Amino acid sequence: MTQDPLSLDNQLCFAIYSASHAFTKAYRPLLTELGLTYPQYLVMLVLWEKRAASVTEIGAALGLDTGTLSPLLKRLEKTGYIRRERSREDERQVMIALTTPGVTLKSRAQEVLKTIGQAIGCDLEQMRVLMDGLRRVRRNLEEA
Amino acid sequence: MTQDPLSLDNQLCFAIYSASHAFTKAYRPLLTELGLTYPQYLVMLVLWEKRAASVTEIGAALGLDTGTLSPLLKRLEKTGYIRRERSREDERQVMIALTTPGVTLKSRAQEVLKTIGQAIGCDLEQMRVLMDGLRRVRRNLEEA
DNA sequence: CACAATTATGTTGTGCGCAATATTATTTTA
DNA sequence: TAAAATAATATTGCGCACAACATAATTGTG
Repeated sequence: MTQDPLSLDNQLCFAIYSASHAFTKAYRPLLTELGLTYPQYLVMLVLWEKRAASVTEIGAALGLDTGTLSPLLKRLEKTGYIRRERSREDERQVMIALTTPGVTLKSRAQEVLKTIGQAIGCDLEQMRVLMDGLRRVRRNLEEA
Repeated sequence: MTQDPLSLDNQLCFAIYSASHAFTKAYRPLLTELGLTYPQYLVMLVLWEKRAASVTEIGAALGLDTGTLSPLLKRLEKTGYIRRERSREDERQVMIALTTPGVTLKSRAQEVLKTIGQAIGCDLEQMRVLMDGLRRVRRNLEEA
């Protein structure tokens, strides 16, 4: 490759940046079918695990703030997959819960995942190595 | 971990998505110092290698389309790091060239890279494995 | 050479993503 | 308990990111 440390080819950040874009592009047509964008799909992943969560909990799980989540959740509500209602115990919190269509959607998402899994074309061991490395990089960057 | 294949923890896409965000967050304060955003920094990386390039060439290098680049390049021009001028030979093309401040900026970017390199905290072999894996995933997703 | 196809860039509209700020509810503390 | 501090969510503004469409220049073809 190139010897210049600033060369695009030598940047881990760009390898990650472009792989991330490649993922959202691969997901887009499949998720459009379900009426979801990629970040909305991530929110649904959280809710399929937890069934219900506050805005802050979703934000903590995904690393997103309210400036991103607040309008996104309103769009998800309009689509009909979630309900937003203020908690009775703590009126500051807005609890996000799946609707019946939101719960039902999970099985179709499993099909999407299967399609993407084939497209990635990695064996499980390679994926494990990749994910471990990415998590370490992320943790180090967040601590620094 | 969890057994559910749809669990957030099991998603390679999310590991990449969140690592990508971690990178831009780590870069942000350093790049703000230089008057750049992270995508603008990527454009500068291309130009520091090529000295000058058409909008299409930059887009091909970074995987970005004109809807993203056109306004971004105008902002970079306003900052003073690049010049935009229509090519004489082919009036359709807009050639992007570094200004003197744009060229000079490279040495400060090398300092930023050094800081980030320390924050990542990976040895060269780990980085190589990661980048190879990411490029393979990207290529497979783009081909599918 | 005329005219259709292609190429390069720009514009518009929608949806993130985040900093900064605002608002309201709860908790702490004087 | 009143006031200060904190916590949860919302809003605004700016900058990507991309699909869809528009415009102008060049190339290819009859």
